[in-house]
Amino acid sequence: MSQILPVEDRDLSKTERVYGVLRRRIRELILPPGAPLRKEEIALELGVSRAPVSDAITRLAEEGLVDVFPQHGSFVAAIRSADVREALFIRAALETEAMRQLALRADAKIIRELDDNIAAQTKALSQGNLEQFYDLDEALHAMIFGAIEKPRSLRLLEAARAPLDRVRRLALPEEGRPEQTLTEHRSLVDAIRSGDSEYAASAMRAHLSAVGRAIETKLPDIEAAHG
Amino acid sequence: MSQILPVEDRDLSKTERVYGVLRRRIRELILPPGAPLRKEEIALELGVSRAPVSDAITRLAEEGLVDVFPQHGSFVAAIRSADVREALFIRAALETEAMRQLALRADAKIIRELDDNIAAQTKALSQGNLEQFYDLDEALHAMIFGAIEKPRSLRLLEAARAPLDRVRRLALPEEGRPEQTLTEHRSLVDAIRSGDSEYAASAMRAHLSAVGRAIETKLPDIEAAHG
DNA sequence: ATCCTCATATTGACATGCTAGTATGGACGG
DNA sequence: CCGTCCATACTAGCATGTCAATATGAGGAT
Repeated sequence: MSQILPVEDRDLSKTERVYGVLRRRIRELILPPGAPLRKEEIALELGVSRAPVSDAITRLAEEGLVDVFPQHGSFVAAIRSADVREALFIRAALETEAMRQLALRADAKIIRELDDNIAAQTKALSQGNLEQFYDLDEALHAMIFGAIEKPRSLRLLEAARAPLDRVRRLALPEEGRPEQTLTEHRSLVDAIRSGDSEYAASAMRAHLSAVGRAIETKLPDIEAAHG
Repeated sequence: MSQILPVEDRDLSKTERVYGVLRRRIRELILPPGAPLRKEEIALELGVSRAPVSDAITRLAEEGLVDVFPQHGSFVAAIRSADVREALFIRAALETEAMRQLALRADAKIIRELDDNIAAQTKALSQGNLEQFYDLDEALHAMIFGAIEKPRSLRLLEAARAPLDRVRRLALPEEGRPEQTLTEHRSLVDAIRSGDSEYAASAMRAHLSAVGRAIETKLPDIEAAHG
């Protein structure tokens, strides 16, 4: 078969490729909550056998993005309030602790990269490019974990972000929320620069509390929409 | 084949059964760091095919307990300082945040269960039953996540504990460390009882800092032992 | 109309065969 | 004696076949 693949996917295993494709579709709601995942169909579409599709779905199930009912079917997980809140809990736990460590060891190089990211966020937002803004948002948070060399934690963070992304995409952002987010991001970098770990941790806590409040306003609608 | 299985494993999938067996052997160092995991052999021993063994090993690899070298073999992961420190980082992040929440909502029933656990720890330690003491230790930490209803976080915690367990088992406990641990556990429960979330978080931070110091004294030996 | 019964279709879990990539050790050249 | 090359053995990843469990819907009984 040996189909042509995008360069970035060249040396990925088929399982990882399938995982990436499905995960993106779920996060972006192309596959909405409740949608059935037919292995045979997915395998055919992506040009692989059922085995890597099963492996990918197992992994998504472990992350909570897919519900598997043995001998019945696999479905995109519903957006449950409890799951969303726990995802935010995990984010808060990991990211405040990360800030605590980063503030104590941030060097000039890292600070510069963070500042560059903030500049790019500012530009993206002024141009009204929300998709790029959110990508930079994710990159900023990832840079924090890169700086303190906690790759496994970064992976857990990414898993925790997925449920939150789905909520964000289900409702339009509140008026002025992206601007407020940018302000909070600036505060995060300033807090890292200060070298005060308590202050850095509280800046992240404040940021995620704001994220939590924004999400809580959306949850009732979502719950109502599909039980 | 239909072999007789322990009751507790009755309704588990074969993958989960294999996962549990391998995980326990790795944590308890029955399978030491570097040991090869021969799928065929394991499959034969446990009376299953290679498929569930492969799935179980994939899962262990995601937790960092196994290193997989494609087309070469799968081996019990070496105990790397960076991994151990990150595991403790994750524990600190999740458990301090959990304490923060639990202090705000702990009711009498939960407090009673925690007190019962402490009593059992005291008894186990006075009898010199260290294995039971460590089981109760793990149960205490698990109860915290049960109380705040964060099942996914509990799972992450359990994954984070495994590398730390391996370190603990590789070296005898320092003189008096178990007694000190019990004292810290008492402080944790007292902190929860106080209802002060900052105090509760700092009690957990203090406990895990002590765990960290105990582990750091052992790491050099371990590093030296097997690169 | 409502509740069973049961044939059917569909699925996940598992078994097993195949392919291609990698380390290893021995033969060979220096 | 030492380094290089290559045949070999072994592996993970993948493909595919099988099976048992479940939902579904038609048909019959109450």
